[in-house]
Amino acid sequence: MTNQMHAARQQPPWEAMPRPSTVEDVPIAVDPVATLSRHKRGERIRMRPAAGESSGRIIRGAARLCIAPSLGERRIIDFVLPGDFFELATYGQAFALEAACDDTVMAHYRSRSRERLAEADHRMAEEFRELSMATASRFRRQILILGRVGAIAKLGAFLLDMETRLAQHGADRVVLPMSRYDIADYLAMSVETVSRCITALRGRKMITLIGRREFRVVDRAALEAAVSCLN
Amino acid sequence: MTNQMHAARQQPPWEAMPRPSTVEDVPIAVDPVATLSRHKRGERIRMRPAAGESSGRIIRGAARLCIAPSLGERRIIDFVLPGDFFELATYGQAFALEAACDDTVMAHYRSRSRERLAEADHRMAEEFRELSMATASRFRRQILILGRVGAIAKLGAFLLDMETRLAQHGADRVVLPMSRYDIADYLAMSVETVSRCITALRGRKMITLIGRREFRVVDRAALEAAVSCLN
DNA sequence: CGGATACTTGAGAAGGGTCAAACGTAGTGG
DNA sequence: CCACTACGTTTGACCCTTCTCAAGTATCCG
Repeated sequence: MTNQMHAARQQPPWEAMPRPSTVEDVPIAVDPVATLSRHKRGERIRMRPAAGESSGRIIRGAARLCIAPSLGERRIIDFVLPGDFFELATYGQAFALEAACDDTVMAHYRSRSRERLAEADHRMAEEFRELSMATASRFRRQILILGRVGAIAKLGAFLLDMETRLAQHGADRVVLPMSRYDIADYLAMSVETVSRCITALRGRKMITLIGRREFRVVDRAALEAAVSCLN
Repeated sequence: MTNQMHAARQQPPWEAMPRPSTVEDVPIAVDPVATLSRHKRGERIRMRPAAGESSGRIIRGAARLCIAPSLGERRIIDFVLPGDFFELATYGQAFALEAACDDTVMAHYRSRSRERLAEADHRMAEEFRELSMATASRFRRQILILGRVGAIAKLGAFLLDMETRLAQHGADRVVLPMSRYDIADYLAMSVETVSRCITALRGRKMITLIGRREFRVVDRAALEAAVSCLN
């Protein structure tokens, strides 16, 4: 369904983009429906409602949705991962979308084009409905994660969620696109606790780490038990 | 906009319902568009997708959205308050809607009627869009509440949210429709901490209590400061 | 009046935050 | 190429917040 939006393209357009080059914040026109933009870590991803662009989708990398930093507090309320849909209207203007890692690519869609597509093709309209649903589902899951008591339960739930959302076909290894600080902000806990919990999960042989950002779930039953556990 | 759905009715239909009587779980037909159901505290509110009913709205009282109690854990992931829209499809089947207090009334809408309405009247379609938005907004606010660190910040944010959502025209007193236990489940903290925090907020003269369930914000600036505080 | 439920308050224990330091890695400039 | 720096990550020590257990009070309902 991701591919349907770029139908009739053998090579995805973002693959053609130069990887190790300077970053252009200005979207590049590649399609009558979507424009792409590349961002490096920490860079703000701006939508251009003036240009009719009101929604988008992450193609590569990851984006974090932050509240505007008031009083020094920084809060991440959502991670937008490859394939996830992002609708500007779902959020107020008090939020900012930022690239969570280098080489993040986002496709921007024009609302008028979308509406025209939806009107012309009922299947398209249905897909857009499903995308909105998927966004709601993401919210729900985050509430379930945040609602857990105990740092290990929260982090375990987060890792399981990431595994589900970042799953590549067949591969059981997951590369986290965000830093420990981002995870800490997202889960409303301190970086140190995040680090300690990862160490604890590794010590209990529930996960293994490859490098710093890559992990693998080795004892799913135990991990799910730790997540469900109230303590 | 609530009234528009029951247009051309002087007396709201739920006012005509007998207040202190036995509870009937089976919805009562009162309108070609909506049927009403009354529930007492703790009772499950069932939608009837088989009858084409897939969405509803709380008219009086309050409902809590719980996850199915697995392994003894009970979790409330949302409160649906008067005026709030509830769409069955937004949630999986692992969730249950329950009345949070006695005399809770819900209006059930048939999806087919809704679609017909939306097709016939563009303004209606727009309103339904806004309702979906409002649901998303609810999720966002809950994430912001849950993401706060510190029990007082969480509870303060919750009370401010309740004040906004339950505000009657002009009245500054707010009657909480749910128990401390429900609040505790919702905020992922213990009942005792909820109670202590309310006492603390009262001691700091930020709120006053009338009875057990009714409160009033007397020092909004201080309360908002306590909510924003990271500690 | 008695029982059940909801709420409050207290004391002790544990979990997580804060402060601090060390380590690894990447990027920079000489 | 190698310091040098900046940043992300990990670990330790200590203390504060919150949970748990427990008891007491209040309120509602039979």
